[in-house]
Amino acid sequence: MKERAEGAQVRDRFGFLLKHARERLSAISGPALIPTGINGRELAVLTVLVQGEPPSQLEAAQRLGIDRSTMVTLIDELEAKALVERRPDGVDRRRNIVALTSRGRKTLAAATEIVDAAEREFLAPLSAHDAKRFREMLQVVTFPGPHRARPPR
Amino acid sequence: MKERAEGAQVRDRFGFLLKHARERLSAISGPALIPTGINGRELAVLTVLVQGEPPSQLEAAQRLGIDRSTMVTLIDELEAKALVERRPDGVDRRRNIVALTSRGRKTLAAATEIVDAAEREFLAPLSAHDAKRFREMLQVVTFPGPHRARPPR
DNA sequence: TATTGTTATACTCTATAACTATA
DNA sequence: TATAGTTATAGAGTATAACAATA
Repeated sequence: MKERAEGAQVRDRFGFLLKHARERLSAISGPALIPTGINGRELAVLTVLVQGEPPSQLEAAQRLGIDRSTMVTLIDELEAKALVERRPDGVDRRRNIVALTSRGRKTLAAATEIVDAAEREFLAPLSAHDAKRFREMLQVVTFPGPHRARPPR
Repeated sequence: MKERAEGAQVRDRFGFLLKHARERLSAISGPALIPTGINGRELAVLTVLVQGEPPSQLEAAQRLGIDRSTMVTLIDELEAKALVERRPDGVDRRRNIVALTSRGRKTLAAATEIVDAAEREFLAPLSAHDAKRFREMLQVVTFPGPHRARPPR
């Protein structure tokens, strides 16, 4: 008889699973994004720039959950690729409003399609129903809050 | 009427969700692990060292999906804390077998309990049944393929 | 005084390439 | 020749602290 009950296996750990899940997703989407000239991080920035009102750099950073100093470099890169523009806010001159150029909008559209397809491939081992459940559950454990789940009335 | 159909929101992206899920988990487990003197990465190493046969550094690295050069530093740290020992393999003198010290076993046991509790807190927004399904789905998307969902008899 | 963008800096995690000692 | 461990190095990705301009 082989030894048994060795305690937690590393493959059961969420820390391990989340790390490798991210690696698998980026192994799929990374190469697929190359023709667009942007990576997944830059796509995330473009994505938040068109959600609601065009944000300042600080607001964009907050939407992504990163520091404002990190956003500086990201915007620098995207501006160097002519995908976004910094426009001084007319009302508060400390702020830069960041907006997509027309080239930025085209790149966003193309990259969005590619990442949608990459996510479908990532989720391929699950049925359509399970994939939907999985996304919902991942959202709720990532951002638990009074929103969804069950509000303690 | 407000603008509609703006395309993918960043909060729906798996890349974004997986990143922040990992951040939430480590915000819970990181501080909780401090009293043990190790972090989650080191716990993962201790965990693979007691799975099956005591591995060489290379085997341990393969079990974790990291490079053997990265494992060197990890083992250095754990050895400096007297939690593991390098023992030259009697048969193949190129290899180091890495084994836990008794202090390493105690630390592993304590840290495992702490991380189990952290995972329960991480999963608290889900019912017990959903938490189980979530883990299974995360495993299958992370390591798809001809997988044994149950150990072969 | 407080906030925004910026810069300088540093830290974590990781990989690649080259070296050494064995095989 | 090939492999295991090691070392040196580099590259993402990120944050913190301090500064200038502006509020």
